[in-house]
Amino acid sequence: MTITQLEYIVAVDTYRSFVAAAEKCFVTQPTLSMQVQKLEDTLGVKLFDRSKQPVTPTEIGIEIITQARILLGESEKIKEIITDRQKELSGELKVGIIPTVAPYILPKILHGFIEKYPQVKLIVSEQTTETIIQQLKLGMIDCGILSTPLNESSLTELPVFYENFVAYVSKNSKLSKKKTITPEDIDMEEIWILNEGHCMREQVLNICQRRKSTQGFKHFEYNTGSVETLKRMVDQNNGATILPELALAGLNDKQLDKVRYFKSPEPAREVSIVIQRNFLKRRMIEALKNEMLEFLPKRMKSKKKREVMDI
Amino acid sequence: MTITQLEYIVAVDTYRSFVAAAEKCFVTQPTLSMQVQKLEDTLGVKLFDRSKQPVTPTEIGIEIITQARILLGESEKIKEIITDRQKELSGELKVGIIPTVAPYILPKILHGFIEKYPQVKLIVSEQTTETIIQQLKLGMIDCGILSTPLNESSLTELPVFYENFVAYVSKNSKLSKKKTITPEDIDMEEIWILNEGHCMREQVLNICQRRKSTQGFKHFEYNTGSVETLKRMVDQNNGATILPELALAGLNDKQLDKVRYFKSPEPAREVSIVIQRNFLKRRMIEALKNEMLEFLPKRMKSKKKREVMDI
DNA sequence: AAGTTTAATAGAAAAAATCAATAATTACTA
DNA sequence: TAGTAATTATTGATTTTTTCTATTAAACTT
Repeated sequence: MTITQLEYIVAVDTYRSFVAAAEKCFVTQPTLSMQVQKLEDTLGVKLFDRSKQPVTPTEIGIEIITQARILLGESEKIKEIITDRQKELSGELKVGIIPTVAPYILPKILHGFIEKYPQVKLIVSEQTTETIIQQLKLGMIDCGILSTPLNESSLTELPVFYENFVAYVSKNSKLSKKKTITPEDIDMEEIWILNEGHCMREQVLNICQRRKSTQGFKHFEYNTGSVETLKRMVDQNNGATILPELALAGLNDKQLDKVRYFKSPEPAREVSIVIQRNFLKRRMIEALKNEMLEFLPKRMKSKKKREVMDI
Repeated sequence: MTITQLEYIVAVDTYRSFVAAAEKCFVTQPTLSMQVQKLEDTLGVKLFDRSKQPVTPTEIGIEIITQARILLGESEKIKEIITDRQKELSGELKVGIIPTVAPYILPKILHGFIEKYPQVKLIVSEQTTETIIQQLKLGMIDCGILSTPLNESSLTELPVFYENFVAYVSKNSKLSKKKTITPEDIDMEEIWILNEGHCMREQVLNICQRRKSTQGFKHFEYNTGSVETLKRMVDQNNGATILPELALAGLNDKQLDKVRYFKSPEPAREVSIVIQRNFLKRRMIEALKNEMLEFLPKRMKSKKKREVMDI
């Protein structure tokens, strides 16, 4: 007994004709006839009296067709569950994301996401942590992707991944001599750092424990909002900087030589999707989170063996 | 989406293991895995999270599996309809049948009937019309097969077929000269007739309009209860008799030469299944009737162009 | 009684389900 | 943390099932 066979007998009952029923089912008449016969065989009863025109269901046929209609109704409900779900997955999703995360994760998942959920319109804006929090509270965006913990009681954090910090050092730097480093090895004098307003600036300062430069003074200051710029400063000048590990993707061999990992427990940041406590668009945000997780390597999904930096 | 696929996902949900589920469904694990995947493809959603052990249904998977269980329940009900019906088709069916019908119809359908309904025990007894009516009223038998109409208000008649009477005449008889005959042609003197108590005797007398023999007298009387004996009397002696047409089946060519049909409207008898007004065992009796109809030629199912004889 | 409509049947082709063998993951354990 | 065991996915061959076209058989209509 198959659902198709039940559809066929319901059609025959409805149209009282094998030819008409076959047409409505988009199959040929022999196909439908054989399937009806097969069902009659498996059930062991005649469902239709074909001896006169129009064909009529037998007494037991009426009972079974009635039940078949019920079953087909239940099968429709399964499809409804899917379409209902898809409705929840349509509309706009406004996302605020911090600039130190955005370039390393969004481009990777954007294509897959819009492919998977064509009914969702993603509206992404790069903002600082502070702005994102404000907009979340005002309901101007649906979720934020940023570094946590925030200690904001009105917001809920859904941790997505843990990303280690690494040092990126020029050949001239003392750090270059070591295989693995500790925060104590860092000379604040030579470190390129993001400008104010970026939470990652605070995290990096935390790593370095806000130590004063041991000797001399910084000969110049350069303020940037972009991690990529920090990297280029090291590449084209001297000194060192701290990068999130996802920024290493796409480095060439020469650049990878400049990477120095911290000794365990490595300093790291927690990246979360942050939402209002009474949040809507659960499904869409869930989908976004899953899409991110799918792209990330497994090791980044656990807090273990790291020291998560405060903001 | 097939019922089998739904069975598979319910099994996986129940056992939380593809291997165990496959075993319970009596298929191999790859078979089950592929069908689950196919269902996931057609629905366009992941139903199970296989990334950890034991496998767990996804959020939407839970909804769909719940609905699948409902659907499978409805599919069980279809089978129940059949088994319920079969219960109604089991037990004893006591049938009373008149001797002038019994030998020509019962042997033909008996084999097919017990084949088709192995749970039914048919208990048949040959009786005269009078006895059958009595036993029906007393509930000692479930139905009677006899010639109608009876004019018994407490009984219901379900006409099954109409059987013409034909003349069976020896070479010596005047009737033998004619191709078709009329009742007026019959000479009561030479007619062999059933003895008292058989309704067919009355019907044959009605055909002959109880005419007195025109001349001479009967030199001997022979009383029999069997139509077959009447036939042999004609074969081995002289004279003529009246037979029901089903008695012609199995005659050889020489015997068929002795058959003379009446001019239209041919005299006929109505044979019915007779039951009590508030009758039980509907299904079994219905089945018996259908079995009889299946064996009978189409022309015997209609009253047309006949004159139904009273009893 | 001839022509039309309708369902059944036969045979071939396409599609699908199943299995055995094996690969890839994930979990467990020393 | 490496190695083993258990579990699910994949592959390719085989069998089963479904579907189609062409035709036959039966019932209905005129």
